[in-house]
Amino acid sequence: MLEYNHSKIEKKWQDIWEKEKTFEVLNDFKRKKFYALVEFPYPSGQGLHVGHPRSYTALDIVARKKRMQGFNVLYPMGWDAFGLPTENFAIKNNIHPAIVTKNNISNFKNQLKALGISFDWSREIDTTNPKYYKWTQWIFLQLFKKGLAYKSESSVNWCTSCKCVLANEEVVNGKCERCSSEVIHKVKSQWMLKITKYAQRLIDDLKLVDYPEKVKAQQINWIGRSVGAEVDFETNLGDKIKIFTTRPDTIFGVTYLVISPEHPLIEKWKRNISNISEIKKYQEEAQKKSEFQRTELIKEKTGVKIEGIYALNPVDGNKVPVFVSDYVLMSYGTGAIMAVPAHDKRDKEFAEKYSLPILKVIEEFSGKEIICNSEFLNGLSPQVAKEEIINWFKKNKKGQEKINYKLRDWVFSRQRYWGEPIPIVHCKNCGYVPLDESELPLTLPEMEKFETSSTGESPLINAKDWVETTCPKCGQSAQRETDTMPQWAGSSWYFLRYTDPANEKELASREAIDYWMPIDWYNGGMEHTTLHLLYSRFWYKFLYDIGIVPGPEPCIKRTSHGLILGENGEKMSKSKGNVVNPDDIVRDYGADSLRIYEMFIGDFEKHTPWSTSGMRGSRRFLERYWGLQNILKESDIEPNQKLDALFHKTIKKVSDDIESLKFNTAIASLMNLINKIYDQGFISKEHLKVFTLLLAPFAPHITEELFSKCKLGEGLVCKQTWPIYDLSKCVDEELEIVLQVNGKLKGKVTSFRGVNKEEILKLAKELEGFNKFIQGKEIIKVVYIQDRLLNVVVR
RNA sequence: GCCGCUGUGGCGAAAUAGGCAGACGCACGAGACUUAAAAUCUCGAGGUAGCAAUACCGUGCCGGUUCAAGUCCGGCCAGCGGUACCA
Repeated sequence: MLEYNHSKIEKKWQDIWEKEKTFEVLNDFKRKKFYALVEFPYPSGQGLHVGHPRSYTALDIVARKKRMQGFNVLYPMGWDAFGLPTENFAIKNNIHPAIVTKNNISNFKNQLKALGISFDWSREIDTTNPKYYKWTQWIFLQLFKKGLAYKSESSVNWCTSCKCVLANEEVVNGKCERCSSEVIHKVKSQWMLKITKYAQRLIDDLKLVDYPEKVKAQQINWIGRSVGAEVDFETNLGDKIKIFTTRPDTIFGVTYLVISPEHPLIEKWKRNISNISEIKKYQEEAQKKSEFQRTELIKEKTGVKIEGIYALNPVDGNKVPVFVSDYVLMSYGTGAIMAVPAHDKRDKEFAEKYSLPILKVIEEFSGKEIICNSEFLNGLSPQVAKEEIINWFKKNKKGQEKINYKLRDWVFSRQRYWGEPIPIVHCKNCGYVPLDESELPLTLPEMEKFETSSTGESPLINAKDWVETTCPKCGQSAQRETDTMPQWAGSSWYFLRYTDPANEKELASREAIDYWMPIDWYNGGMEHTTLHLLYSRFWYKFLYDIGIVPGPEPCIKRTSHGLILGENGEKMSKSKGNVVNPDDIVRDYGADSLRIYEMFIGDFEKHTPWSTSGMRGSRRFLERYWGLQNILKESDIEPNQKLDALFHKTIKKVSDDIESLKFNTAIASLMNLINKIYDQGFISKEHLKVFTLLLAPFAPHITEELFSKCKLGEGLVCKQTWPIYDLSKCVDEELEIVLQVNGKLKGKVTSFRGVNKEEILKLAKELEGFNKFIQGKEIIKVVYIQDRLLNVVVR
């Protein structure tokens, strides 16, 4: 027998699959379909990380198994190639980003091919290809036409290192999600997408999909729905202060109001405020605080009382003072709150610092909370009081019920070169004018320098010939929008393009979309939960609303793989020197061993450290599989009933486990089976075929080789039919029954299926080792679980 | 603070639906083969006590339900992740 030469074998079969177009999908819309998807990578200069194959192999196993089960499987791959690292590399090395992208893609693609993942490369997409981003721009135009894309000047997050704005979702702990640099606030005019219009639906429709609880919870948390009321407080100047509260039932406990430093009423009132200079000073200080300072520092409450202004509590007419404080944010609710220091931690802190009265309006009464000091609400539970007071507001026209969301509109422009141009023209007469769809794609201008200016302008502003254009509406001279789209744009709809990647008339044909969508199984990282996953759900709902896609959700089932950490248990990073390069592993152990290892390493969804000796163990398993050809019995032999039953059990186990993400136990059951085969000392051709088919999705190359070498069947393994188990053969006739006394294990007895309680009890009593525990004792109860366990309860 | 997840050998982890805790693998130990080593094969192994049969203890902690609890219920603790002056 030849030695197991993984390099030779793997190259051989990869070439055959490529030559024979084994994994190319046909648009046969009559067959049952299965759409398996993994998040397409950003083709970075570093190349593939060992974490990538974990996700890709998992769904490759699913895809390969589904094909063997007769499904028409779409398992595509592409490149999310716009983005900052490429642009920064291009600037530093003075190469065009398109060239950097091309090189990186070519490297990634070779690495992926060496892993033997069954992607249909004929459907490869690249978000930086104008033929692709034409449709990203097209979707933007549809959003614009429906009023969901708009330009607005507001305070936005600004990364001081990337020199560009960030979406709310891209700020992590006050720092840039990508480069961890400081994020500050800047007032800038930006393109925004009205994701807030979809807030409720993004929550509600989570009921329709099979996502991990963790993902659903994070999205719901991020959207941050809260139910309360908006209430108007009259002031001595006649203007009303509109506040938002989730606890309108505590309104009798209000002792002051707080408005945010950016609140527009301050400007309106400036002549009537006696301490206006002090207020102005406070406003300036608040403005200077960075995102980091606002979130990271231990904050002592600060604020200034607005002198000359007071408000009236709508329920009792009491005068209440008004403060300015930066613990109230302009960007949430109405930018003003009613303070109830007795029942709110933050209000209490503030009240204590400024010696403001604290009035209790909830007391405990026999373990339950009831309202007190609140006139007509007294004695009610907070729940009921809430309803009562809202009715009162409505009747007296003082306020109403209100639902607020923490989710904010998506800041959609970036001051960078390497992104999709926004297809909008600025015209002095007509305002923001969209390009005609026939003008798409609006391609990036060729440029030599891509540096961002320190003033925060996009590099595109220097492409004078490109910027200067005419207004599509009035024909007068006008300028193009110079900001580009964020990296999240291209990935918000890419899964639709895979269904029909070469279509030049539509983003994909309706027929292809209807057939392939929604995605049956989508695996990706947890870090995209409130970014890509939320954005793409939003876009998909929009496309549903304008009749492009057939349903409200892009994917039925979402799973998330855990990270592969360094051997020392820490996250892999160059600086820690614990990075494992997949190329080295493929070279030394083979792609099949790497695939087996990464699937066997532990619970798919959990983080787990890399282990080189574990890697060797996986290789050892494949060598044992390879060695089965040494004990192959060509002629028909007596089937061992026990081993045959184990084969059927293993088929069931592997089939079920692949569906439920338990690749580790699927492999464990195959290891167990191979151990039992070696115990028997030989394997029949039929059994070797079944074993090969079961192992094939996990280790596709070695199984093809053995299949052809041992002539186990015609054609390729990946084109065979998935083995079917016979449930009646999964059972052993002979079985072990556990014997317990008072619930403790005291022995075992071998018997036959279907034996009854009395027979087992008789057998048990004949066993000296068991009988001594019940002899001379009173038997209170005998519990018997058919074919499993006997428990004798004695006193 | 709030939300979510996770706590099981030296390590990665298994355990349908309450029914033998630790499958499978790694590392380890002993043996076989070898001049020797590596590789491979065989055997062993949760802890404590014991030569041993065996006994007792054991799934983060405390309590409960049950003939029987890693699994169910109540109360905690720890770690990880998300989120946060969000009113």
